[in-house]
Amino acid sequence: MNLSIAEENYVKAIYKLQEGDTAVTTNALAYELDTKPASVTDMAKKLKEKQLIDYEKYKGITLTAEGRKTALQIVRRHRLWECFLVDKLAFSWEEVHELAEELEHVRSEKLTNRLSEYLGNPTVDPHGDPIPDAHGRMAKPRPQTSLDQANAKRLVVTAVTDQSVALLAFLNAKGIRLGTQLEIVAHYEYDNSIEIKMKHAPSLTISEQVAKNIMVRPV
Amino acid sequence: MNLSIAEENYVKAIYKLQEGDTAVTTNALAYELDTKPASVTDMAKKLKEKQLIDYEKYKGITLTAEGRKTALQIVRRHRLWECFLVDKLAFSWEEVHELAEELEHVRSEKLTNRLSEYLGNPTVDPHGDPIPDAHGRMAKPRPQTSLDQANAKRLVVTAVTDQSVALLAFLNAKGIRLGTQLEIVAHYEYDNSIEIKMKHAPSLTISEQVAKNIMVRPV
DNA sequence: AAAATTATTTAGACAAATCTAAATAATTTT
DNA sequence: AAAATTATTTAGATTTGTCTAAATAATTTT
Ligand SMILES: [Mn+2]
Ligand SMILES: [Mn+2]
Ligand SMILES: [Mn+2]
Ligand SMILES: [Mn+2]
Repeated sequence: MNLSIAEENYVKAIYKLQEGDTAVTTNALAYELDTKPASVTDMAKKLKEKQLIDYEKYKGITLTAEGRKTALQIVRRHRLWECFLVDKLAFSWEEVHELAEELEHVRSEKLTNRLSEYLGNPTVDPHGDPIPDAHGRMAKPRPQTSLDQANAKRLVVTAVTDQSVALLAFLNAKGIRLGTQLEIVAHYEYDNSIEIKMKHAPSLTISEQVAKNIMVRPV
Repeated sequence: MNLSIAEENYVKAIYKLQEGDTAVTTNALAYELDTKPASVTDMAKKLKEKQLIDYEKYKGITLTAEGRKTALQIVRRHRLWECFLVDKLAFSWEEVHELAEELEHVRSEKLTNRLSEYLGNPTVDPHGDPIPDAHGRMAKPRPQTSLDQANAKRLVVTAVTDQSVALLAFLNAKGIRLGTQLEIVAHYEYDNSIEIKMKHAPSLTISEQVAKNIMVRPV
């Protein structure tokens, strides 16, 4: 199956939006891909033809087993390139998504596997997302909660769910990265902001919106 | 100037075919890009519009200063990725061209420059071709001749001009690579074949066709 | 200098990926 | 259960990059 870059981007986006087995809607996919619903309908017909998705008019889209396999390969390449850029070329975590968005389309299993090996077969990318292995299997992520819901006091940052440049840059500015250890000092009921304390730094207060997008686990 | 992948491939091919200031013909370019002359004519109009080439009907194609600059950037990316694949991911020199053909289209100066730095700012690629620097300047290659025209006896291999998988695989099989030192043992006038001797190996005889595509310089 | 050949361009078509505007289906509100 | 709203699809265009077949220009042969 030889897919175009556009087709690969659709398959990946469907994978991302398809939580469990809920069908992905035309509008949601159009929004995710920054395109128009009419374009999504056109592409849905093509991807159905190629047996990568199940699709019936007005019923939404789900990946077939084949489509899921394809999506996992693309996600694997994307996340490995992100690791490469951060670990080897010293890019910052907010810079790599855009570049990986292009690098992920170089389809070569040999390249992908060599890259993985070169990086030490990493299991998570710079944003804490798991990397599928060559067979599409992902390590089950260790249990984690968003910082606003954490009840343990001493925590370690394991992932970031909103990966916008804006949030990542904010976290950089505050010295918060993957692996950062912190303690919850206080919850403020007024706006659900949270005061946290990291080693060797004064405590700081972050908004609920930020806290919701930081995943943590008890240390 | 935002170029498509197709446009980049054209610009690079024109650069490759344009020796000195001879205009590139429609047919030659079509052959190089494995497409049809009619398609080349269409694209020539577009690239002229974008001021990357000079082009008049029936008069052939030459790059403008802007076009040459663009071409050098693409060549730089291509050759740096080839170095990466060989030096870091242990690919063989005959495998990398095809992959670099895709990787070269990821346009990011920051990525390109970081990659170059990471590789130790190499000045030649795995085939002995010079790599333009960030300003498009290439180290003037040290004087070299093809093996069939060499007169010195003790030589070192500096580049390969035909970079087909077939020739590169042949050279692998015979243990000939960049930096290999060899002596010319004999020229056979019958078919212009050449007998060479490398250290720690019995001498071997190579055809004129092979010799023509190996560049050497006195050791 | 004609005639023949080769090179190049033009005309018209097609597939991929997208769009807008209009039509239709599904869902929600009243 | 109508009416109103929202979601989705269809119809018809557009752009990019390509093609084939026919026309024209340039070059070579006779
Ligand atoms: Mn992408
Ligand atoms: Mn990521
Ligand atoms: Mn290319
Ligand atoms: Mn090369």
